[in-house]
Amino acid sequence: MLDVKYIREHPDEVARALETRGGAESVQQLLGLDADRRRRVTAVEALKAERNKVTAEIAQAKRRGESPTEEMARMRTLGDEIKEMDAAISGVERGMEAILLQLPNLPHPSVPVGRAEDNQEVRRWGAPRQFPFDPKPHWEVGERLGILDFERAAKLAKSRFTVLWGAGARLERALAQFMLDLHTREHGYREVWVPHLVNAETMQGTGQLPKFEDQLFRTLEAEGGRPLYLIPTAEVPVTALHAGEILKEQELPKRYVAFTPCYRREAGAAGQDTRGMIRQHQFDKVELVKVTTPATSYDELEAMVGNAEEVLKRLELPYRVVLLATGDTGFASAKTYDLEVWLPGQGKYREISSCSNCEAFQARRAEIRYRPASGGKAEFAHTLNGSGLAVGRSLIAVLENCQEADGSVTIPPALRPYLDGLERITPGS
RNA sequence: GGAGGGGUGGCCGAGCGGUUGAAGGCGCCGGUCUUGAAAACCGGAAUCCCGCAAGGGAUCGGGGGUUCGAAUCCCUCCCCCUCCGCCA
Repeated sequence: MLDVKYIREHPDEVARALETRGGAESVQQLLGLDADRRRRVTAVEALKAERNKVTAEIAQAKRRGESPTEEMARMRTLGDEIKEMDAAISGVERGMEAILLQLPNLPHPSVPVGRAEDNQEVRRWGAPRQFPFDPKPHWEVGERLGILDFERAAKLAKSRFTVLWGAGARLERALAQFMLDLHTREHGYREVWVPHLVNAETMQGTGQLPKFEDQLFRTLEAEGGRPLYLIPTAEVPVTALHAGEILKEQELPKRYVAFTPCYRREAGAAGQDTRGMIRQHQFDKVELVKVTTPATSYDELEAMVGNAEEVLKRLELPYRVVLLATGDTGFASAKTYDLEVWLPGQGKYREISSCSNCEAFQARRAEIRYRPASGGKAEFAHTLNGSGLAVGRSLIAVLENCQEADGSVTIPPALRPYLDGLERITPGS
């Protein structure tokens, strides 16, 4: 959520910044409501001041044993008037809120303006392996090994689900544990285990609601009409851990890592990545989340990208880092780097991580603040999140990059300790 | 699911119709003392909104109501705790 005060003071700048992000057209409407609201607030507060004054006088009079019935009657009508005006103000505020919740974050000045084709490649690591044979897509590799089973997954649920058998299931688990160990032991993150079902307020805090409800799985309504939603990423519950809290600057930055499944409707993705397990309704992810001060958040973003890159380096998987342009950057983010891993079966780089600095956008929605060490007033924190990494896509990357001519897959050495030293997946393993 | 108790400032906790934005404690900031620190003592500090300012308004889980006036009374919703039942 953006700061209304900031929009009021920099309307042109905000409208311009939102041009490639959407929502620029509602800035004027918002400012109109804002002006209306302030006019009404000023008026009603004058009446409230009057009521408070007279009420105190009535209290005095009562203490003297008098009964100022005239004043009391006057205050009764004044009270009704105030109630009406307050209701009108609430209406205006709801209108403002509705707009504010739909406005995306403002991009950082370093972000290229434009659409996806304006994304900038920042760096590459590792050279795609030269195959003496035609590398297969992961679904062929996996099905031949008997570790990926899309048919049975569709039988159990529907399309866009996968069953992992034997070494495939173990590989998924090994990848997750390898990543968790790396981030907790070497990168200074604290592991946290969180609910996979969260309420609407939590979803609103990180920006999933109200705008992206169609992307979420919602459970049947609980009593009182308060549904729970399956998390589309651990970013949601982990960022919200400190919702409504005032942290001490001394305890920042908070660095958390969580391993959770992620559930996504993938509405609107019909026809995209229908084969294989690139785009699933359910996938595992190791997620990194940071809560920092504004002064350090961009250093922390660079560090987080480096932490995610380290996973790929140790797995010896070639990748590139891409700085997303304004139009491709997510709703809540001010600046996002994607990590794209090389998939030889598809002959292209595919997203395997996305690291974002949301600045105060989520903190404002979820009321995550910190008290400066100097003891001043509480400020909104900055929140960051990044995949470190998407586990399912990591498994895909291993299958495609490490496949051999005979159909087996060589396990990257960094992963072998997590698989009892297993070096190779062969059919039937 | 049944019965009961409770949600107050950064935290703990008093208040149960009118000088209460809210006692007290802890923690925090500044000072005195000290070579330094601790202790002790003194002082300071809630958040948001409107306003150029002076100043004003709102906020005691959320919403609604009663009243001239609500943290205090009533209704409703949410959440937490205790005991019982059920259960991985």
